[in-house]
Amino acid sequence: MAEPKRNDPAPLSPQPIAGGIAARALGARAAPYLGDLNPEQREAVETLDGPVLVLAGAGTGKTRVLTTRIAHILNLGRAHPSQILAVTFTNKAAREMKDRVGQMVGQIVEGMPWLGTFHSIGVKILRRHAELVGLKNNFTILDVDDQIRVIKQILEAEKLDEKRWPARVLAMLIDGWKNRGLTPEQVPSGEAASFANGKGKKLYMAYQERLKTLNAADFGDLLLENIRLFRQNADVLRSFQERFKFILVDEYQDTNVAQYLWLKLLAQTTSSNTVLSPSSPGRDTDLGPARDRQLDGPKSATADLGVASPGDPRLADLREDVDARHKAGHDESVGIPVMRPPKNICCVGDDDQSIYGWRGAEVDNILRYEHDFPGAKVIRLERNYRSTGHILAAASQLIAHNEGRLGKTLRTEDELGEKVQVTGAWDSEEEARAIGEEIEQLQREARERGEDHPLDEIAILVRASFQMREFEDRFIQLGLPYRVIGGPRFYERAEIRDALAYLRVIAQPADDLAFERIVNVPKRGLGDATLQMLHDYARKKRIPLTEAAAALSATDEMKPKPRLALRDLMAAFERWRAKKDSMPHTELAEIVLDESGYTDMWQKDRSADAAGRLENLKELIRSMEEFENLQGFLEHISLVMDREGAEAEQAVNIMTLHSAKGLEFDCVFLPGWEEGLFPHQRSLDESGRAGLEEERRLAHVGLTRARKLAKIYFATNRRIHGMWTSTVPSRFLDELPEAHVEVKEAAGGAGGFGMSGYGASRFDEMNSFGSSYTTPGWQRAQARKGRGGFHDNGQPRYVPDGVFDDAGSDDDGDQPRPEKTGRRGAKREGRKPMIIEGELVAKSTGTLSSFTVGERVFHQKFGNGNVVAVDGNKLTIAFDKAGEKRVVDSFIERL
DNA sequence: GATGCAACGCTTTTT
DNA sequence: GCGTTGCATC
Repeated sequence: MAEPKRNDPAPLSPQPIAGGIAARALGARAAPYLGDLNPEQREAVETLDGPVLVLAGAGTGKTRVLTTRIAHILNLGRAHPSQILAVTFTNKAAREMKDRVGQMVGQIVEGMPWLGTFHSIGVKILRRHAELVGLKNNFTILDVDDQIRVIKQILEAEKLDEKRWPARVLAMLIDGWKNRGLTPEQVPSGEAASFANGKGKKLYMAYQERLKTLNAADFGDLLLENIRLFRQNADVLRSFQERFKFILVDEYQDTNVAQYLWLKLLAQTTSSNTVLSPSSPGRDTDLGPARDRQLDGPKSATADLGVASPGDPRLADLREDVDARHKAGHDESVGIPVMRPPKNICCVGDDDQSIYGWRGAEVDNILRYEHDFPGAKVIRLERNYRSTGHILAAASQLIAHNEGRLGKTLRTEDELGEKVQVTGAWDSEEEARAIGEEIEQLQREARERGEDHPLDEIAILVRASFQMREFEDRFIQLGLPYRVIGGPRFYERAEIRDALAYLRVIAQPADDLAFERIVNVPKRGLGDATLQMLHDYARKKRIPLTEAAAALSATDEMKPKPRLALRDLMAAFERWRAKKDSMPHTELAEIVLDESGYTDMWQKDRSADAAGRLENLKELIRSMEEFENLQGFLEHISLVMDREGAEAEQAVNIMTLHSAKGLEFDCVFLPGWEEGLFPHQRSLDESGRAGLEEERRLAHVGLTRARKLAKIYFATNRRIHGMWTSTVPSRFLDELPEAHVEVKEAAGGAGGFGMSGYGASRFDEMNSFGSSYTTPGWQRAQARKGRGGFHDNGQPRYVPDGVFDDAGSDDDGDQPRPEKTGRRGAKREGRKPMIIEGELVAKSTGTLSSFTVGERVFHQKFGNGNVVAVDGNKLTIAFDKAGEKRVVDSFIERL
């Protein structure tokens, strides 16, 4: 595999090491790098043998431990660079690690071929042994678009109604299974039954077969096929186990089950003769039904059949499979009993920063580490070097509300600094305006000190990307430079994918998906009819589409027009392919884009973004220069493609909380702390308490990004799905410790504090203490809130009255925009009994409603009606006057 | 095969 | 309220 040549900066202080790192004898001079570490960090670096879990809280020097540990291993000569497996999740993290290790030990990192993302290492291993899992070593890696396209074809072949059984739903299911390390045979039947009347499993199987004929793997396969490879080929597994003397894992809390299994397999200790002989591939348990793991007893022997509980996808039998073999390896060894010490695996992570449960990450992996890797040493890093006291205290106490955590107490020796500020705004626009003003204020203050405020040190962290727009608008008005981080990724852009598809077809004529993508881009008059014909022909003859195209365009089976178009296209591809090896690949790319009419297409396009797209294409070609050939470039691209050229100019950073993980800023703004948005309603609905806890971790991540200033905002009104909706301050606000929080506009601050439970949020009551809030918006917000019109039941829901947005509310919500000055009488209604947190969560997790269809019911706002349909706890009701609406059952009374 | 209109849905995102 | 997507029409 062509290892992409990245422009890794040269080590800062290149110290040539004579004879390589290994030459440094064991117990070489006391390493200077150890001196910079605190005792816990040092322990984490120096505990080289056996399994280690480093619980590294936010800002405690996690990356430093990881990189120093690698340097230490190399320095002691305990392993060659090529014997260290170091995995990260993102390419960025991998690159950073490479750079930092490089700085510590010199160019030697060039020789660390196994430092990379789970996926890039997975590909590397898979390419070496592709034939063992039914692929050729030049297999293509499918992106999400390709994946959906393949699944659509499968569904079509099965004659399933795409309307009822959408391809993306199946894609999500399959992804989920792959995340959990499940091959088609291993999918619990109960679970697969939920799609297409029980065809789920069969479709998954068909999909996998199709991938094999396409010589392709999707992202999930990169790991899953590795696991299969290891399970079925003991010799291969053993060779890797022996190769990797040390395993290091970054962000362990984000690993999914597949990644866990992969690590566990590699971290098994091998003895010279294990039970894993090639003749007996460990199929013994592969077909077993999934078993629920009991909460405390992971190995409940009872073979309760059926569905693995969704909350706990780690399947006991898979685990036992591994464990059993591990044990067998010892038991069955002949001669001298081989009792090797456990593998040197070191996982670093923070359970309090696990925010990717929704894409398959298993917090459980980190919570159960000591069980999974017996004898593991757990080291806690609790000294925070990032945030000042108040911020850290606020973040710590917030996260303390979570139950499912290992528990850490972050400490700082830093000063208390500024309290965390909480500010209420009337609506999201005012929120943006207030933040804009604060930033300008920071700039002014800096100027008074005779400095420029580094805007790079300011970040606005939002829960959902739609929140960004408001800030962008505002900052454009103010002329405040900003950058949005994590927008649509470069490689996801249509023009980039199209261009890549051309190159893929050149490099690999059998790449049907790429061919399909561009066969009629730009328009060549080759539409669905032609494509269908090609498909039929290709399937009949079992050949790739390009071959089918070549064959068909030479006969007169096709109408003359498409025939000629197709013939031209095929000829062009032949021409390009012929040039492939005789000219630089960048030049070839230019020719291809030119001759295919692709650049032309965008040049003729007069839409606003056409120019940007052409620019992107140029950027693409520029980025190809880093690679030696087309092959190497495509390999890289299928795994990465970072957006290049982050501008050097100072600018405020706008991003989601998710993409802020791992970053830090002097000053962090956290807008949108409202029930429904943060914590996000959908998270609560879909994952209940676990969802709430993940949201809380997200809040914790947000706060701990700040070094010196953390400012939280909430708006009383927000536009959701185009409708103005009144909102309730986030329960997380109430969970913040008073002593470390300052309610910015409140006079004297503390007057109203002390109420707990967000039923009577202290933030609701703020205006009843004769406050002297300065912001008009704050006053308006409070007045408005008390009015009770928008949200008279006080339920912590997004939309009033439990109505789902599609039903439309007869509230003032349909005003184009809440009138800012014209408020109406502020008669404060006492809040109705509150739903406590636990109940809310329980209520929204789809418990079946006790109401039945046809029942006569009453709703506070809509009056009497009949239940038309029941969907979990959501009822569709035909109201006598108000018409049909969808409502949560807790708002309904029996008559 | 291109164009226009209705229907849907709408958190977070890496590889 | 907006953008995408699928289907029907010309």
